Amino acid sequence: MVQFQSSELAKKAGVTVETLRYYHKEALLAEPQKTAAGYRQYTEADLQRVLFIKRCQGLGFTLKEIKELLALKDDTTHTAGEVKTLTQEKIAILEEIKTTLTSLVKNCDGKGGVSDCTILKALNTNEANNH
Amino acid sequence: MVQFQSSELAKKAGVTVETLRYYHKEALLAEPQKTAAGYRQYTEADLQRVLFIKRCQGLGFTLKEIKELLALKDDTTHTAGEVKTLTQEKIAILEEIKTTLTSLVKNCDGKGGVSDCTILKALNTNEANNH
DNA sequence: ATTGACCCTGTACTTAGAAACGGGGTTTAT
DNA sequence: ATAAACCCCGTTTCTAAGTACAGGGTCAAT
Repeated sequence: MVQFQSSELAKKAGVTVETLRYYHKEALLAEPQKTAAGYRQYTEADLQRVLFIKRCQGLGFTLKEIKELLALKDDTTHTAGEVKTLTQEKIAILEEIKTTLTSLVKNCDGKGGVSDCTILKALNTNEANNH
Repeated sequence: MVQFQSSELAKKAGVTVETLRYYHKEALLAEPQKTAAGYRQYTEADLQRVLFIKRCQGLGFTLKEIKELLALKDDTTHTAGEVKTLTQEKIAILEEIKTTLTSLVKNCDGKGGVSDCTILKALNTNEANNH
């Protein structure tokens, strides 16, 4: 089995060694086997897990949410439906915000000074409160 | 002119007095006039400004971005186009993430255990990396 | 056998956005 | 004239997600 030490895994995953330690502390990543000297020996599975975390982060999930996703993933008694639901909840939030911003932009021709800006005008009243 | 003291403005704006102090410190909100005893005397304009900040926050802008928006708003030499651009940039980010999540959800029937979950499978490969 | 590049642990510091605390002044009502 | 309920300021604490030490062990090469 291929094994890497901390800095190697960190480099492959695009994080720092400190971040790995942080993930261990937060129980997002289990401590791997250690050598007699106490050096961590990471496996390909660890690398995949860190990459998974990073991908989810890139999609706007917080570490807390990622921990939930990982918990579902790790416990095979859970279902694909639960994962889908979590993801859909995330989408719904994004959707709502995007819709509001888009409608603000649509009504704005971008012409004139800031005092003509319909986006700012809308944000000044409570028209932006439909969420 | 109608004036309120801290706790009154805070209540109307749905924030705490501590938050107002924080906004002063961060220069999002100018210090208002003070009474001889040093009590802050807020005006309707201050209330509107805090509400503006809160609305923007609700739409996913960070305080730093809101500071930019307020700076545009406060300086009439700026244009409506600049505000529109900032808003569109924000939308573009949301859009990208939403598209990725949506495509993950679309390919998932939500059936079966987590090992059948196509969302998790996609997050495990780099298919979620098109952003 | 020593130097340089790693590794370990534990603790402290950082940014964002507040919330809370400590110690003290003020205003209002009784 | 005193108690409740405000206000002030400065400092500390909190969560999130790390980053940066400090102080020390290890491994590989020279």
